[in-house]
Amino acid sequence: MPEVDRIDLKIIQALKRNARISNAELAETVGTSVSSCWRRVRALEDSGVIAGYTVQLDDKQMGMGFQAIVHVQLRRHAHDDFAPFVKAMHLQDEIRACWATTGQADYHLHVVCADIDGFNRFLDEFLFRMPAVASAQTNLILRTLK
Amino acid sequence: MPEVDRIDLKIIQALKRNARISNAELAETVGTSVSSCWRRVRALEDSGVIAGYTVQLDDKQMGMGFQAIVHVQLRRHAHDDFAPFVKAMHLQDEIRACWATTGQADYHLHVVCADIDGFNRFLDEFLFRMPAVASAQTNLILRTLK
DNA sequence: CATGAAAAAGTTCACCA
DNA sequence: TGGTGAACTTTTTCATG
Repeated sequence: MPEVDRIDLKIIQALKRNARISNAELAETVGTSVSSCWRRVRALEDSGVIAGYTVQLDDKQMGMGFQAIVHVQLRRHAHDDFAPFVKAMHLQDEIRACWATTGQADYHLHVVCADIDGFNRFLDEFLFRMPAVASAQTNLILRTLK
Repeated sequence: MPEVDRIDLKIIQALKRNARISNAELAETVGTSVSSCWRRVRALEDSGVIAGYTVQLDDKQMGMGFQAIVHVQLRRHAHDDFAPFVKAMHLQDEIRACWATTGQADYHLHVVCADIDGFNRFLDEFLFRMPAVASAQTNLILRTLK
């Protein structure tokens, strides 16, 4: 289990806000020397606590103004159709997150599309064409608080 | 509306995979000159398509092995309690995402805790103590596909 | 007016006290 | 652990198509 202390947590907080901050500025922010800070970041990367760095995109700026939570039920005994379902989840760009869950739905998807027409195409031409999918319910996202 | 062409999309794809790639390598990957690539990244940042850069953390490595989707209903006419609710969503570290949605639930939360005890504390000591919250249902996350 | 090359400023990362 | 500096990267400037 990798040890993560108070300073490591401060480093993580700062990198969450801006992953492209320079090491000198990061050291200043968390109150440690440049060398020590650099070694800590390295250690967090090596231990796997930091899995990587990514870009935050503004979906609206990219013309992706429609979001929804889709609750999906799979067909029982659809074992042969399951692997293609998993693969498709990964390939489909509109699907931002896919979780297997307890409860009424087997899967919760976070879906991002250009508009309601795009979402309609996503359902008709992709989701309901998957042999593994039995049914799905949609909750539109009105506002993203976080 | 900012123009985003094929090369911009390639840049975005590459930065999604690794936001800390050097500009020279990025230019090589997308097949353009270093200067041109740098100006494109700048333009994507300035236009707001790129909102920022962040770190991807491995929750399990950090001892956060429990995840759930929580469906929250607010009390009607709880107008005075709403602003504190929004603020609390932002402050609470366990809450990774919070969406206002249509349907039975008013809000969908993605929650990450250490274990089921931590989640129990999250519900008892935080969520059910919010005056704005009327009720909540939980779906445990069994597996994250994406 | 956009592009690329190249100089100037700043950053990373291995090494040593 | 903290400081130093060579290698590398970013960002500005300038000449060219």
